Amino acid sequence: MKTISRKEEIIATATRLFYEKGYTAVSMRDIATAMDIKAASLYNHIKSKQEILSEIILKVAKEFTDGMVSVVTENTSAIKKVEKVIELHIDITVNHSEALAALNNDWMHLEEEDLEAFVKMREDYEENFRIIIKQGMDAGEIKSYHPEVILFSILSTLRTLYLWYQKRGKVDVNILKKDMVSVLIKGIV
Amino acid sequence: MKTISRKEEIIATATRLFYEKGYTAVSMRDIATAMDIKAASLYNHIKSKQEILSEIILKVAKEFTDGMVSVVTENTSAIKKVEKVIELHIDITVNHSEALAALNNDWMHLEEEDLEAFVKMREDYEENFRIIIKQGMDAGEIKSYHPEVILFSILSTLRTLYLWYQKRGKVDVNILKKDMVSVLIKGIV
DNA sequence: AATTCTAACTAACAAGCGTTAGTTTTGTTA
DNA sequence: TAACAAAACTAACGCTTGTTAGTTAGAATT
Repeated sequence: MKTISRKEEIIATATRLFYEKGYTAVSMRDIATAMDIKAASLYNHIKSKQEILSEIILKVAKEFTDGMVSVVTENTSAIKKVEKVIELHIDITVNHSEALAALNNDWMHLEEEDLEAFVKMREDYEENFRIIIKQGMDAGEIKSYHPEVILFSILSTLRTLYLWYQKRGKVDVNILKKDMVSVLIKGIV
Repeated sequence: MKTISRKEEIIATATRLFYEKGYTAVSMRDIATAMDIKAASLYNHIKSKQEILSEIILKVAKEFTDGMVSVVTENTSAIKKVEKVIELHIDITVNHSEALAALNNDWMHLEEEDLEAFVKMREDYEENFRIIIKQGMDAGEIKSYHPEVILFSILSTLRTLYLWYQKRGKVDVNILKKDMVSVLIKGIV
């Protein structure tokens, strides 16, 4: 039986508060108050505020990295790979929507090795996506626009999905995947 | 001859720092140091830190609102209007890329009337975009996916354009407009 | 030459920050 | 019931925060 530890409760609470106000605007006292304890008590379970941020961000970042690696090494068409990447983002968004706020907006407040690790993961991720798009252009599956425009059009939409997935009535995941794939790949006309 | 006032210099400096680290992570002493003066001297020119944030955000928000109103009242096809909206975003991004960081990430730190005004402008903007898309669906110009998926796919890309316009070698604005319109409207296949 | 304006300065404030040390309460196991 | 571990507590630390008050130096205007 997997019970959730006190540390995980702290991280969950912090994730929600960071989502609402951002890392620097949330104090340790804010997190403690939300849990009905005193700030000092948090330190029985975590090492520092920085550790909370790094656990939130790096855990999700690893999911992206692992997912992307498994997609990029598949032996399928580029378009199929793009579809898989879209589905990967939707799955992670559905499961960790609040953590994505910290990942998108507060990664620059990571320190030293954590910051370096994150930046590297992000660059590798983008590079893998770029490779997929170029593969698709070489194969004639994808139109030859400026690859960066395609890359960031799709990636921007996927990265900010967390902002409206929550409030728009949590539409069914499979319908969402189908529509997103259509809109992002086939356009709207 | 239009010289820039000391107040405008403060806002320009703050805009750059907010872009790099976010509103709450930048102190008045940070802003002052970047201008080679003391923090207290800033208050000869501005009322509060909050005033700086609100000037940065609301000025750009008004540009979006005005631009959208002028597009939505045009007597053209829905697709043409979507094109105009894309071009509007690109123009504003090119001219105010750093201010868009505050608008996107720090609007929740606005207070009272400023916060209310911003939220209202943002909702109205989205609603106008929604109307354009529905008009396009009714006229058979735009495919009948879930309108929200189309709305936020396009809007997400446009809203985060500021993040990569800067580092990707400032590609020519007209080429950027042409490619973005193609990718966002006609898709990538 | 006297006045006003602009824009900087020093010094300080009350409040909040992340964090540590040491102690007490609570619940479980021997 | 005694011992132990988990998790809370109080109190305080040094530092940073946004901001105010009062003053001064130099430039522009009268």
